[in-house]
Amino acid sequence: MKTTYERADIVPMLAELFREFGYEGTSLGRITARTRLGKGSLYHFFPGGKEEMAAAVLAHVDDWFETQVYAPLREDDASAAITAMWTNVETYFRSGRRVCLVGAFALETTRDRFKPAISGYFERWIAALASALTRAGRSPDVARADAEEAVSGIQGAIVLSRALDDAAVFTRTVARLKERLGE
Amino acid sequence: MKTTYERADIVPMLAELFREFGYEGTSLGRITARTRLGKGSLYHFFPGGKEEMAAAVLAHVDDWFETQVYAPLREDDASAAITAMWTNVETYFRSGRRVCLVGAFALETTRDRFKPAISGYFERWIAALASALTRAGRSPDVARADAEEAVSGIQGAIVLSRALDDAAVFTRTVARLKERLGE
DNA sequence: GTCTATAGAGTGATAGAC
DNA sequence: GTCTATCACTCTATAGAC
Repeated sequence: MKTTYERADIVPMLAELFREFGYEGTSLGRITARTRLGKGSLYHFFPGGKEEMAAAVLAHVDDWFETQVYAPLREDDASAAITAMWTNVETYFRSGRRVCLVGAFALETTRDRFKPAISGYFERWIAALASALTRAGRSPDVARADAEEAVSGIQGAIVLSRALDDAAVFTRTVARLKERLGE
Repeated sequence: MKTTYERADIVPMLAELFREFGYEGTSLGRITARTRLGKGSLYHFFPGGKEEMAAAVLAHVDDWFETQVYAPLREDDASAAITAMWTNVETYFRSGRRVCLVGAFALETTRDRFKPAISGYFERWIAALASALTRAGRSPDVARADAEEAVSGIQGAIVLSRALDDAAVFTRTVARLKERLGE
């Protein structure tokens, strides 16, 4: 069994916490309870405290999407990358049962604190998807509009399926968006 | 100048606070500062404390949508009511600069506390819009799917326009949704 | 006197920083 | 673990309308 940790081991646990409770709702008490790490260890890894933890989590999420979604959309075969994106979205957000951390932060006051990370995540998603759609034959303008619609639609599907506590809403909405992009 | 207040005077101020800071982020300290009311007054009007304040705010929001949006959608001329809905949505959410309180609560942990109010708000919105779309000539199934898409799309537009800090994203998305419903 | 609205000191618990 | 600040909340006291 592992006895020492590094930042990389802690960040995924922090990510799940911030997703569940938001920035304000994630207390150090909850963090120590979930990670079973003392406050000393936490401040050793994140001298900037809670804000640095959230920043690390945002960077971690961004990195995952960058490698798993954005880079393929920009570089790989367009239609294969788009198909892979929809598969990733369905599993990553667990059919809407898992909140989008970046979207949730965007609705909180903490948006202002993390503005570049939040806007960058969505801007690069839209740009990467628009790139794939352009390569698939759309005009740049149409590609950009369709990409924005898809990314926006995913966020709406998460909110609504959580509000209605119904994963089918997410799956149905994503299927509709996917079909519209793939026509 | 008015020196005494009643619940109805306070609820709109509370609504703006919960919208800005979420449930967890809205502290009594912030409430007393913003409302300029002592804790005594607050607990006089809301003996159940913060939870009762949030419940009152949700009821107030629900009431506004019920009279301004849902009832017309169910009872008035279908296409006029749909047009009015889009106008209301654009102004109420201030082109995406104002968060949807119910959507924000749906993403927080507090969703579980207010589940009936949150799901009811969206369920009745979708049902009312589906009713208008059915009267406008769609089949019930198509009307329901289109209504769900519109309501979900509005939530996504709010998240994305806040994330990108760009009201144009909201206006553009809503225009697209509107066009799709009105075809 | 009674009722309603007010203020705010004071409670234990817990927050985040270190 | 220790620190101070702040949390949600309780309680006592009081002002003014009737």
